[in-house]
This record gives sequence, C-alpha cells and structure tokens, in this order.
Amino acid sequence: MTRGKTQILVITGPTASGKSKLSMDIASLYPIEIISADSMQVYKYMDIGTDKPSLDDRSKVPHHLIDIKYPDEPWSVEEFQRRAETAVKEITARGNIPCLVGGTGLYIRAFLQGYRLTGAPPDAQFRREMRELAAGKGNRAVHDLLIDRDPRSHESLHPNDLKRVIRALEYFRATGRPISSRTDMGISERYDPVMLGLQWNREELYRKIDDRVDDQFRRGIVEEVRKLLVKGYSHRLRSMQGLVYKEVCSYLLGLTTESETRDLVKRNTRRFARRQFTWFTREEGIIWITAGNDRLWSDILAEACETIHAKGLVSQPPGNRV
RNA sequence: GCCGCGGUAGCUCAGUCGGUAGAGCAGCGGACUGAAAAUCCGCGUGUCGCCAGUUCGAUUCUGGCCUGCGGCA
Repeated sequence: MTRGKTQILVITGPTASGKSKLSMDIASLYPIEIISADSMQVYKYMDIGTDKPSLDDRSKVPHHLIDIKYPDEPWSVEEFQRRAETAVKEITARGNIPCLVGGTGLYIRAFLQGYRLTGAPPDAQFRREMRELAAGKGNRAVHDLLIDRDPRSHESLHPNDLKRVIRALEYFRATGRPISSRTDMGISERYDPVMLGLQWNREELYRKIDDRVDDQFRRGIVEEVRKLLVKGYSHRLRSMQGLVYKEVCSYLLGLTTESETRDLVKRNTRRFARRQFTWFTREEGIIWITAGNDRLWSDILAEACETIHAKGLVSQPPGNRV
C-alpha cells in the first residue's frame, strides 16, 4: 500500500508453468483484468503454438494485448510498454486490478522499471548496412565501430552478438549518446507490483512441456502453420521465427520429418524454459509459489490469493470469497 | 555349443604402439534495455563391462568371466 502508485499484480514463470490458469482462477475471485506479457500472443492466427487463452476464457475475463497484430506487422518492447500503460490506466479507471501475465521477462521488466526506450527507433536500412558489413568484413569489424562511440558496450558485448552490437550503434547514431549510459525511471516511482512466480522442479516441467507439445500437434499446429503460409505469411517473418512455428515451417518445407520436428520443438521449448529460469532468478521481488504434480492446484491458488491479500492488493481475504 | 565383432560421457562413437581419455548430439551455467518464443557467450559431466595376471604403472597387453549383435550349428 503506497499512495500515489498504481498497484498491479504480475504473474510470471516459465513456459507451461500454469500462468494463464492461475490468472483465470484469480479472476474468478477478484476483479482483475489480464494484460498479456507475451511476445507471441499479440499475433492473430497464431493460437495453438502460443497457447493463447481460449475465446471462452477471453469472454469471461477481459484480456489485453492479445490478437492485436497481424503476423507481418511490426511489434516491439516499446509498443508493448506504451500499450500496457494505456491498458493499466483504463483498467484502474474501471476500478479493476491490472494483472500482467506472461513469460516474456523483458516486457515485464521494461514495463515495471520504466525503460526509456524513446529516441532511437529501429532503422531497417542501417541494420541492413551493418549486416552487410559484418558479412563482408566479419563481426569484429562492426564491433570495433563501438570503440570510440560506446566503449562500455564495446567491452560488454561479444562481437558475435551482432543484434546487440548493431543496436548499440544504431542508438548512438540516433541520439549521439551511448546506449550504455541510458537511465531508467525506476520501479519505485511508478508502480507497486505484487509479483507472483510459479516455480517448478525442472524435470517435472520438462515433462509437462513434452506433453504440451504433443498436445499442440494433436490440436493441429501443422494445419495452423500451413494456413499462415497459405495466407502469404513468409516463414522468414519474425513472428514465424517463434518457437514451434519455426520448426513446423521447416517441416512444411520438407526439411525435417514429423517426428524430428516434434522432438526439435520439445528440445527448443525446454531450452527456452531454461533461459527463462536464468532470467527470472535474477529478477528481484518475485514471490515464488511452488507448483508441481504432487501439489493440489487449490493449494497453489489459495497461496496466491493469500499473498495478494497480505500484500494489500485486495481487501477481502480469499476465504470470504470462495 | 562354436566362430567373429563389440562393451569408453545421457546417446552415437573416436582414441591411447602401456603414463587414468575426446568429438558430435543431448545436457548444464551465464548474458540480455525498440527482434526477447529472438540473439549471444561459456562448461566434459567418465568405476574406459567385471575379476585376475604381467608391469614402476593397465582403459590400452594376456587369461577368465559377464553381456550385446551377427554367423554356423
């Protein structure tokens, strides 16, 4: 309870950990609206592969930032930030509690910490030039351009991390200042978040991921991707580089067999979950709730509700509501 | 039962003319500020089938045993 700051609930955790389910169940007890913090669920027509909440769930509880872009439209952290802020304002104006739900750690962090992302928009032309330079003279040549513009980034970025190296150059070019010198607004000035994270034993989560992938194939992920390609969305689009889509595209292009594809998706999804673990362990302020097959879902839900009550996000204790 | 080939990392295998071993894949750790389901960096995790013999020293050579595969019966 801090005056002047907007209270928000955040539910995060690795892929397949049950974030959506938890948010839906909380929504049945408290007046929350869900803001998806997921880089892939923004795209229309990409449903099965992103495990998008069902239309039924979306009709019961307002969901924001889902299906807001066509797969070939530009989308970025910056736009997420802007749109999420707007959504938060609208939700609080309605007297509801905004609830950020998702596994895209960068989005959540950028939002809560108030990353200042204005002033250096992406420059496709420049990026292309730099890529060509790298292809011709090597990654190191591009990396070395940082030496006198942004020595700090030159040191902290690996030459092969072209994406970030180019971004640092792009930022300098647009602002005249090194990207490493930017400052953020800081979490304390803006929001008062209660962050819940679903924590899983890794092996158990991996098994859950495998099951989910099998389920995605059963539900027709291959058809979904085929339709996207038929609609004219190229397999080279950024949206089509996401997990599952990438692998199924190469299957449809005849590069892999179905069982290879399925195994690849499982492996890559597990790796993704591992990267999420790395990211979230560094994230401060997450209250971890242990989940797992040997724990009753009702206990997990109860713990989540008690926590948000204890943190003052809701005045009614969970018991009185259920 | 006999003959042949094999048993080395989670998997597939390489290797040591005797000085306790290394590739690929899998796995693990990390980074991450307008692409983040993206991108990038780093790391061998080992009873060399078991027992004995020879040897200063055996995963390597010898013998026996166990076991897998193929062939002949």
